[in-house]
Amino acid sequence: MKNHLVAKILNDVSYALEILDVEFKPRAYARAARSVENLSKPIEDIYAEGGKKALDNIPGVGESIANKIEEIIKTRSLKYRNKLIRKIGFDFTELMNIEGLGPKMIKKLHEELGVKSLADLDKAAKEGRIRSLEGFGEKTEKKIMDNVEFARVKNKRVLLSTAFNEAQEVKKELIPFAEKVEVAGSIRRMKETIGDIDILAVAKRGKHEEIIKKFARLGKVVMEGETKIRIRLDSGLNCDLRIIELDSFGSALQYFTGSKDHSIELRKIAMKKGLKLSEYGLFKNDKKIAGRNEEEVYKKLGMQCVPPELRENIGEVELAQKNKIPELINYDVIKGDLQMHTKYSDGGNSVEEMVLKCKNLGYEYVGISDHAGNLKIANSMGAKEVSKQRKEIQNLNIKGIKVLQGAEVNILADGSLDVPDKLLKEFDFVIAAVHSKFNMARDEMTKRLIKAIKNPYVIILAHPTGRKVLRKESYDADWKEVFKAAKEHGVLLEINAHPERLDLPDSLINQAVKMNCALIINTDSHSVDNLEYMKFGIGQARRGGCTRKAVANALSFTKFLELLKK
DNA sequence: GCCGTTTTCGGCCCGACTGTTTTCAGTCG
Ligand SMILES: Nc1nc2c(ncn2[C@H]2C[C@H](O)[C@@H](COP(=O)(O)OP(=O)(O)OP(=O)(O)O)O2)c(=O)[nH]1
Ligand SMILES: [Mg+2]
Ligand SMILES: [Mg+2]
Ligand SMILES: [Zn+2]
Repeated sequence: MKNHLVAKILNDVSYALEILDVEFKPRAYARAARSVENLSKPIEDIYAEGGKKALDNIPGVGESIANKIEEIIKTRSLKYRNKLIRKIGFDFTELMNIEGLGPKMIKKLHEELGVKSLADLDKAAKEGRIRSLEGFGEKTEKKIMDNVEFARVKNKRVLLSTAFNEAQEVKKELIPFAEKVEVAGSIRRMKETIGDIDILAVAKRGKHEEIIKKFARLGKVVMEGETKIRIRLDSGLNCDLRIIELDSFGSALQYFTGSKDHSIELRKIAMKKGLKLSEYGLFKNDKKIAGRNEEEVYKKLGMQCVPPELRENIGEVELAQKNKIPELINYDVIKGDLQMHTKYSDGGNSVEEMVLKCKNLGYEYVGISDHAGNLKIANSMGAKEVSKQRKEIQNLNIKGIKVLQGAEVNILADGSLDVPDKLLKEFDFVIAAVHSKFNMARDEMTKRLIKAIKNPYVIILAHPTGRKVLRKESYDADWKEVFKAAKEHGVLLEINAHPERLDLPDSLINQAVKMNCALIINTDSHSVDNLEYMKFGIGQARRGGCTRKAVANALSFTKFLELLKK
């Protein structure tokens, strides 16, 4: 996937143009770079399928940038970028990563001190030469030294679950001092990876200073002002706290939830209506006309309130203006979890423990789906264990929840399953998934998946793309064809809710939703704790525009059983 | 360079924090 490379190069261009004091173009390139970075579909696929016109459809990408993206896809580099770097006289791109060091400072450091690299910068700072520059001082010099060190060990983005759970911890600490406190930013949008934690709070009367003090003790203070404070947590994750008054809470939540480009879009709409939108509220001639809650802000802008998971400025604003935002699946409508592993294969808990936890989560039914077949790494079950597990399930004495016995079966390279039909027919449902031989030509992989879909025992195609968040890219396949086959043969496409998978990813969920495919959200749990991952899967479903009726495990048990008959 | 229910030309989000500024530019959210 070349998205990151394309975004990086466009961002280099933006920075270069800013160093060269060009107006507005830097913004255009930065905007396009963000758009590309946020695509979850590989940009080379978009280009292969729709050519330059498809690139032009990416928000913030026009004719000129589309041409440049084409060049990057074909050659992995961009002549225009290199030309700009030659014009500036040195490759500044490694200096871009230093926090607090922007294009203007980089330019000045180069012109006055000949700084061309991180090493030069470090040396200049240590020799005390930076403080002598006009506009720079001792503190700037110290900050540069600190951040050069930090840039080397720079914390990257983390999994949604990691940040989500840490954010809950921080939130809990703040509750005693807060009238209101809400996790915002990319976590509220349920993005699959997170850069930092953003928290918005209204302090209880007279507790403004206390809440800031409390927050400061939760980590190392990086920056502190009247209304904003940032700490670095022990985990290395940054956490921003913004304090606001109650009557601005809604507009502030809108601002702090973002995304940046979604907010800019809203602010432009406000401008066109002769209004002004900021975190403090929506204003008409300095008079506040909305701000206490988000719904009000969107309403006064003449649109539906957009669910946080859709706020990426990829068309949702227009939908909201036309009153066409879909009724997204809610977080509380899931009635069963159909992929989980127990000690029978590679899970850590017993069947009983898993079922009990599912009952506590309020589910009506649950499917145990240990690995079956020859897959050695996952300690797969053979026929004997399958029958033993079946009896154990039958003898479970847990009231109020129905338990199905399923199996997760490996799809072999030729698309056949790793378990003979004789055994497959013993299960209440069969999950098929690829766990080996990922490197396959697109056509072959498509055929392989479709053959598995056509197997009459298969009910669910699990983690369909095989990607691992931050670790492994999806294998290549013609997803449109795969989805078409799934629909035709009554196979449910899984939204794997495990935070390391989130597979299908949001953009493919959207594609499946548009094709009217049936989906199912499963946690793929390997322990009772993992069963809590369901919310992350629902979050991705919502990001993909998924409604309740498209999701099989939002159905009652009777309705769900009908699906299994197919 | 992008973009269009007032525009195909003429705009481009708005505000907090920092440092060294005596009035603001740079950087970031
Ligand atoms: N209006 C406006 N809002 C911004 C801007 N930059 C950031 N924000 C808002 C929207 C963001 O969601 C929110 C938090 O900023 P972050 O840098 O933490 O971004 P976000 O959480 O979206 O993504 P992340 O996963 O942290 O990289 O602040 C900006 O330039 N203008
Ligand atoms: Mg953030
Ligand atoms: Mg932030
Ligand atoms: Zn699996």
